[in-house]
Amino acid sequence: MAEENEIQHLRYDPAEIEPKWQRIWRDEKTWHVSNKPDERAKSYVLEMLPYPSGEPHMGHLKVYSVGDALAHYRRRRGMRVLHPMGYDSFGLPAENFAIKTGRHPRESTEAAIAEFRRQFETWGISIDWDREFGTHQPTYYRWTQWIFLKLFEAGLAYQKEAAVNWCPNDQTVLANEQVVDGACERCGAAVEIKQLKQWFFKITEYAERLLDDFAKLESWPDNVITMQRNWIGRSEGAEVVFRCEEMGIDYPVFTTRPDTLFGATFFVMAPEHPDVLRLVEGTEQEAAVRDYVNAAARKSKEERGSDDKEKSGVPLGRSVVNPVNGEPIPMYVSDYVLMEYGTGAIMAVPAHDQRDYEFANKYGVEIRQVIAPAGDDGTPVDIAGDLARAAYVSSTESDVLVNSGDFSGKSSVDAKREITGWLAADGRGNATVNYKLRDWLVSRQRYWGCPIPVVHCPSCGTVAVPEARLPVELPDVDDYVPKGKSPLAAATDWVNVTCPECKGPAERETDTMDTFVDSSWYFMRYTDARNDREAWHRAVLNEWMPVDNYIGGVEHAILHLMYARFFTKALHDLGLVGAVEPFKNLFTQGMITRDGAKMSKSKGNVISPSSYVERYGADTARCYILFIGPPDQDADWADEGVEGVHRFLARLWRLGVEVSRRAENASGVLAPGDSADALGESALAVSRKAHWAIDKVTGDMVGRFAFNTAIAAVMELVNEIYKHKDALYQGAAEDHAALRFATATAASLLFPFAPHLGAEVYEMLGGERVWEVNWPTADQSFLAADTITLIVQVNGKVRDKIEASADAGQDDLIALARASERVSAHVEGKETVKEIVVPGKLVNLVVR
RNA sequence: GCGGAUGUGGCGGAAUUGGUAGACGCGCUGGCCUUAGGAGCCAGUGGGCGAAAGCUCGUGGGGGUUCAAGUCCCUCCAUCCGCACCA
Repeated sequence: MAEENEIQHLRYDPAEIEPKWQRIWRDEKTWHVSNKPDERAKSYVLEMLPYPSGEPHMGHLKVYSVGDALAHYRRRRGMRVLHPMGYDSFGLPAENFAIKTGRHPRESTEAAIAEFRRQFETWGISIDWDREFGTHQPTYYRWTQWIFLKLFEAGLAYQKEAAVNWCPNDQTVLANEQVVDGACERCGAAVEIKQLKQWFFKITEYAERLLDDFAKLESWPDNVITMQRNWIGRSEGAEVVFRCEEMGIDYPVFTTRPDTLFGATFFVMAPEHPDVLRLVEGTEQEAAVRDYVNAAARKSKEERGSDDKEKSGVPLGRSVVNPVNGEPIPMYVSDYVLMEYGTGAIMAVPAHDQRDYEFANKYGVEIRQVIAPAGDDGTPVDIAGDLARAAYVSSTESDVLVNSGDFSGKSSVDAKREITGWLAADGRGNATVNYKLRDWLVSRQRYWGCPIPVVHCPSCGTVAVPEARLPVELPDVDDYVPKGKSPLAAATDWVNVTCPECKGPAERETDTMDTFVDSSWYFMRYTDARNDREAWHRAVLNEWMPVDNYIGGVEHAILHLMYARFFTKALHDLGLVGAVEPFKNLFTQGMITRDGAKMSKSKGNVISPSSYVERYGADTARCYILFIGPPDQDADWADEGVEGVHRFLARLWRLGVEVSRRAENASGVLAPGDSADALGESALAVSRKAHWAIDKVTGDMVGRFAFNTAIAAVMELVNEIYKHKDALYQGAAEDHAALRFATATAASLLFPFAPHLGAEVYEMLGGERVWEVNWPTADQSFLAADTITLIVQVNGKVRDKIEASADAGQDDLIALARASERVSAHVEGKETVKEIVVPGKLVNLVVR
C-alpha cells in the first residue's frame, strides 16, 4: 500500500514528457516520408496553409489537432502518409506593419514563421519538416511565376481594362471574391469602382467544369458546394438582339425569360456601358445622362447595391426594336443594371420582373402582362388585381402566355424554347448560358507579393520573362506606402530592363500577384518541395495527388477552394498535373469561440494556445479542443473543461506508472489467452472494455471525425480499469496481463490525440514505440457478451430491465418479460393485443 | 427576400440503422484518505410527487405516422451562417 500512496502523489509533468518525445521525433525525423513509393497505400493529409502573423491562434490548434489525429491514425493503419507544413507568407498585413514600423516585411514575416514553427513543434504535430517552405521564398515563388507564365502562354492569364474594385484604404484593386457587402474583405473600407488595366486569370472558362466536377469529389460539405455553386451562378437563357435603328447598332441582352419578350416595354443600360455617352452625344439628353453616369461612378458598391433602394435612371432619348414584334421601345440608363453581368444591358419586362416593375411605375412606362397562371382547366387566370401591386414573377410549370402573338396560350416552358428557336433561325438571338462568375483579377498594386514576371516593351508589347531567368526577385525598397501604383515602380534600377525579345529598353511589370495565387498550388509543391529544377516531378506529384483529406475553415469556401480547383484543372489541361480535382475530401472545422463570441482584439477575449500549452501541456490542449464537441461545429472554450481533460490525462499517466510497477507477474502488453473463458471476472471486464474501446475509437475515426466520442471511450476504459485494478493486482499472471493490455490499449488509442502521453505510457508498459505498432484490432470474441439487458416495455413504456442470455429465443424473451413482477403489475387483467420482440434488445407488450 | 445549418439537464455534449434519452466531461452534493488540501479515490446528480418502492412529465412549440419518435412527415418559432438589384 505504501507504493500505491506514493504513486498517487506522483505528478504528471508534461513539461518533462513532451520535450522528450519531441526531441526524438525531430532528431530521428520520425515523420519524414520518402517520395519512393512502396507497398503501402498513400494518404495525403493536409491542413490549410497558415498565414504567419504574430503567433498561432486557437483555430490553428484545432485544425492541426484534427489533421494530426488523422495522420497518426492512417500511419498506424499501415499507410504512407504525407503531412507537410508551410506558410502563406506574402500578404498585406506584413506590408501594413512595415509601413507602420519601417521594418522590412521579410523580417517580420520570417520572425513570425520562426515562432509558428517553434510552437508547432511544442504541439508535437507529426510534420515532415523536410518539405517546409514559405511562399515568399524565391525558391517557391520562382515556380509561382513559372505557373503564371504557363497560364499566360495558354491565354489563361491576360490583361484588360475593366471596371474593377478599388480599395481606397489599401490602395489596391481587389478580386470580386474579396469584396464583402461592398467593403474590402481585409480592412472594411468601402470599395470603389475604377476603370483600370489589370491582370486576370480566365477562371470563367472553367465555370462549367467547376460545376460538373463536384460529382468527382468524394465528400465535401454541402454548404461549401452550395456556396460555390451560387457564386458561379450558372443560369440558362437566351441572348436576344435589340437593334437601335437610329445608330445602326445591335444590342444583345441576356434573359432567362425569353417567354416574356412580348412584354418588354423598355430597355436599360448600365451606367458603365461604353455606349451610353455615345448614344446621347450632342442630344438634349446628354447633360442629364452625363450627370447620372458621373454620380453613379462616385457611388460605392454598397450605396449602389442595396435592393431596397429606390430605382433611378435617365431616358436616353433613343429606342431599340423588340425583335419579336418590331415595336420600338425607349432606352434608359439606370444603376440597377450591372455592367459586369450579362451584356450590361437588359430588356425590361415590368409585368414580370419586380425591379423593372418598380422602375416602370416610377417613370410611367407601360406594364404589359404577357404571362398568366393557368387555372385547373388550363385557361389563363385573371391577375390584373395582383399586377396593380407587384410584378407576377412566378415561373411555375403551369404558367401560360397571353398577349404574345402566335405564342399566346402556350406554356411558359414551351414558349421559352420555341421563341428562342424562332429568333435563332433569323439570327436575332440564341440559347446561351450565363455565369455570375467573373474572371479572377490577380494583379495588386502592393509590394509584399510575388512579382508578375513580364516586361512591357514599347515595340514588342507585353513579353514574358524567359523561364531561365526566373525568379524575378522582389527588390528591396525604402518606401512601402502605396500611392495608387505598386511601390515597386519606385525601384527604377529594377524596373528598367532590356526587352527579352528586341533587347531594347523596356520596363518590368510593377504589380504583384494576389496572395491567393501563391496558395492555389502549394499543395502540389509539397510533393516535391526541394526540387530546384522544376516545380515538381510529374511522377512524384501524381503519386501523391490529390490531397485525400483537406482540413480548414469554411471562410475559404469560395476564395481559396475555388481558385485551387481552377489551378488544378488548368494545369491538368496543360499536361502538367494528373489530378483534375485537388481535394478529394474536405473537412471544415468550426470556430473556437470565447464566451459565445468570436475572439477578437476589440472584444478583448482573445486567448492563445501557448498559455495553455505552457500550463497544461500540448496533449491537454489538443485533447480538450477535440473533446469539446464535434470538430465541424463551433465550440466555446471553457477553462474548467481544460482542467477536466488534464485530470483525465494525469489519471491515465498515474495508471501507467502504477500498472508498470505493480502488475509484475506478466510483462509486455500481449492480450491474455485466446479465449475470454480463461479469465476471471475483473480481467474479463477490463479486457472486454478494452476491445470495446478499440472498436468504438476505430469506428469514430473511420468516415467521420468523431474525436470527442473517441476520447470519451478511452475515458470509459480508464474508468473501468480503475474500478478493477486493485482486485487485479492481487491476481495471477493473466490478471496482470489483462491489466497491462487494457492500460496499454488506452495509451495506444489516445496516441493520435495525445501523442506524447500515448507514447510515454505505452513505453512504460511495453517498451515499444507506440507509433511503430499497428493500430489495435478488436477481438470479436470479447465484444459479444453472454448476457444482454432485456428492455421490457408495456405499451411502449419501459417497465423493467432484465438480464437475459444472449442466445435466448423470442418465446424465451417473452416468457422472461411476463415473469417480471413489475411487468405483470401493468399487464394483469388486460388483454394482450400484440407482442413485439427485437432480438437481443427489447420486448414490448401491447395491452388493452 | 432566397439558400443552408442548428435547437437535448445548471453547462459542453452523447444516442452510427425508429428500440433503455442524457454516454463522457464540467459543475454541484456526500463519503474516504490526509497535519492540511483548490491533490487523489469512491458514490450520487433531468424536472415534479413520494420515506421508499414506484408513479409521472421530459429532446424549441403544435400536430401526425408507428407497438415504439431526439430520430420519420407536416407546420410554426428562435438563433446562427452564406448570398443578396445576377436580368
